[in-house]
Amino acid sequence: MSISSRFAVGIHILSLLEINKDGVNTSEYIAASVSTNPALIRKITGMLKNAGLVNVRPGVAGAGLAKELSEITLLDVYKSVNVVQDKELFGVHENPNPACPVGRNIQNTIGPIFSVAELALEKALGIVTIEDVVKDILEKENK
Amino acid sequence: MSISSRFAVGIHILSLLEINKDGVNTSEYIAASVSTNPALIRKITGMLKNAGLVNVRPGVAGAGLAKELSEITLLDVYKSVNVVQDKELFGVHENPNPACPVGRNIQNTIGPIFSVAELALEKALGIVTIEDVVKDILEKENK
DNA sequence: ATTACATGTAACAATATAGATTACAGGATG
DNA sequence: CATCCTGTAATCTATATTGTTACATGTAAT
Repeated sequence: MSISSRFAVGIHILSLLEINKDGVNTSEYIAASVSTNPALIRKITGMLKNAGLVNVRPGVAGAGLAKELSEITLLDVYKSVNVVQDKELFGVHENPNPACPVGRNIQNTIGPIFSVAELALEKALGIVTIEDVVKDILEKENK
Repeated sequence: MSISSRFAVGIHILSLLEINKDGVNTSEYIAASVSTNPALIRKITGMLKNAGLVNVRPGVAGAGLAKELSEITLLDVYKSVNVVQDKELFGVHENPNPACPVGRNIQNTIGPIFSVAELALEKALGIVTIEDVVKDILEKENK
């Protein structure tokens, strides 16, 4: 099991919008960089738009960033592309036996624990911005 | 997307082995508490056994804990049940375009970032033990 | 030894989700 | 109005999870 690559693709898209900001970033162009099809790019770009991260309009070729590079964290992207429903990173079995002391309490016991772990993950993602990603890419390019 | 409930079921099993340590914990009995079928329980119990967390023998009814309660962390369980391959919590798109500055660097750039986030998650799981879980269950019972 | 019962494991179906692909309606611009 | 692009839905394939059944293997008691 892995978290959907929509998250990684979202980061890819935003980085590309910055690095190719002087070009026209059509879904076809982006798809060629990601190595997928334009429809998927339009879908993900739409999610990023709903989150206020990119500007893109029906009928008009090209997308662009809607916020400063340094103001977009990976957590923003993560939340945008709906790879994990809120508080549902960890799956929990349904209908444990209410006649058993463990069965009737397990969900309420592990729920908060899972939340803490999930928040730790999100905190780590919240520290990194697209600016960091772009800088790292450009740094790797100049070697 | 959610991480397989095998993880939650594994925690359930270990907690039950402790709380019902004076009984005979057959796969059928455990399955009734979890509300699933015995075959799945035997599969997960087998994983926990491979990780050295439980004792269980072919032909002999009942399983038991192989380590002290306080020495089993949720991270141990998490690793045992193979819900996430190592370093693969986050899926990354394959074959990005090597002719594009972003495409040829994105994997190496986000890989380490994803690792940090994954380690943050694992660290949070490593802090909690089955003893903590059992105590919480019993505490909830006594209310 | 034979019987009874439990575990280990494989096979199969059912379900859910991701991703690829195709198609087309709707919007924008020259 | 002709063209191009985005938005979106439908379909298909592949994969993973979970449920279910079946059976070989192992253990212990009679």
